[in-house]
Amino acid sequence: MTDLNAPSAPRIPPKRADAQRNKQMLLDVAAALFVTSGVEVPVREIAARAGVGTGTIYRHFPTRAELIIAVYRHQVETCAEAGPVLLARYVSPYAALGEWIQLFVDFLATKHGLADVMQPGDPSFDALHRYLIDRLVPVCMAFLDAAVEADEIRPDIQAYELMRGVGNLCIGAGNDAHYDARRLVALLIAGLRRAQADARVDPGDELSG
Amino acid sequence: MTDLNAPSAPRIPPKRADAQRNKQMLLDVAAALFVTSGVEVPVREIAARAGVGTGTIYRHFPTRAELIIAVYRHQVETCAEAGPVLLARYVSPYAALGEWIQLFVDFLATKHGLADVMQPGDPSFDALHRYLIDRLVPVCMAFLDAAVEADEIRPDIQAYELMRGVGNLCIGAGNDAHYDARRLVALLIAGLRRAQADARVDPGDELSG
DNA sequence: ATACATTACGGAACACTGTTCCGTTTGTCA
DNA sequence: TGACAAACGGAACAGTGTTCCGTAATGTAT
Repeated sequence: MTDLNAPSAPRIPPKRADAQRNKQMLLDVAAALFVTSGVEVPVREIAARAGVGTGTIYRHFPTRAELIIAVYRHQVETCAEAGPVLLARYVSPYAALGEWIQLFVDFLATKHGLADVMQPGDPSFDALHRYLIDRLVPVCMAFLDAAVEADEIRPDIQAYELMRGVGNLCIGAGNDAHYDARRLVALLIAGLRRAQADARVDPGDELSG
Repeated sequence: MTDLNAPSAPRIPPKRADAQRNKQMLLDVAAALFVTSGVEVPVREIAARAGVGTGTIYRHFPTRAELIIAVYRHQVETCAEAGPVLLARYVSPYAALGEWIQLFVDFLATKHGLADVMQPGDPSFDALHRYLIDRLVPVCMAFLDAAVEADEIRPDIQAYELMRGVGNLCIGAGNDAHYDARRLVALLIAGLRRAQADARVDPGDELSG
């Protein structure tokens, strides 16, 4: 035990004291501002509240997305780790999936604007999108596989697609008293059930007259 | 019949010829650019391609949202008018709703970035959000009321909420080959069905051990 | 046809983003 | 204490949407 740092990470320089202090300060200030002003709060404002220059923020977090990841990493990990636990606890994988998705929605919907930037396309936020997808899609896939195996849900839905859909439904939650992301996500999950008629029906069977 | 213009609108000045020409040119250029570059294409680029200055574009369309509305108004009207027709044609209001929602999704998902901007909150795009909501929510409500009346769907979903949910699911469609907005919307609509178990189940009934 | 008032135009300028760059300051270690 | 690498601050850059105003085009009255 000669190395008190990470056992295997190639972290050569232990960093300067002021740098560590500033990084932690930025994380704390960003977390607070994300709550009050959303994740789209200007970088300048985070820097100002932390009492540092804009250069400092970009030295520690090369892009806004990486700051967001750092702030929420712990909660995302918690959510991901809850997956196997829930799956083991329930008889019904479908019920377990519903429970887990609720955890995810509770996380996303309370982070103003986080869902908005969780989409691919914007190169600046690709790191954030990839992190969330890479971490959570495998967890979701375990639920889906088990539920399909148990013949509880239709087999034609991909974990990635479902996570993107749930993420999209969380966009704007909190800005709009008449929009309840949780209820819509519950609807989406309900639509997964097997033996559920498709929304689109052949008009030949249904037309009147 | 002394007035060849709009019969009741208070349109006092018939406008100058160059102004009319520029307005039409801007609509055409914007429609083309929205297809190739999405509705988030810079205002400067629309102006440049139309051969006008940025001032001109803002004189005709005080905000980007109003230009977008003008470009798509005809398609939105068509979609809205299709509602009552479909509702009358089908025996099942639920089947009619599914058909109509598909029309809406086909419209939204093929307009790069339009769904992204259909949310409330951004004051610059509030006009666009309100236009779509005001025009389409009443149509949707007719479907829902009829389907509830026919006991086909659960009664606890609002037309506004459903439209927002469908709109959200269309965000990013087209940027991502692995994301199919139509399939997810179909899932959401399937979740509307009555007698459908809620996604969330009381753990007391389901826990193993 | 010409003069002229009005309407509309063009693009520079403003305010606000995220991000980069570099001269200056600070912490660490000999 | 001195030297030097590490880290800092904030000006500067690039790209948005939007506003402003001097200039040009247009329609009309003469």
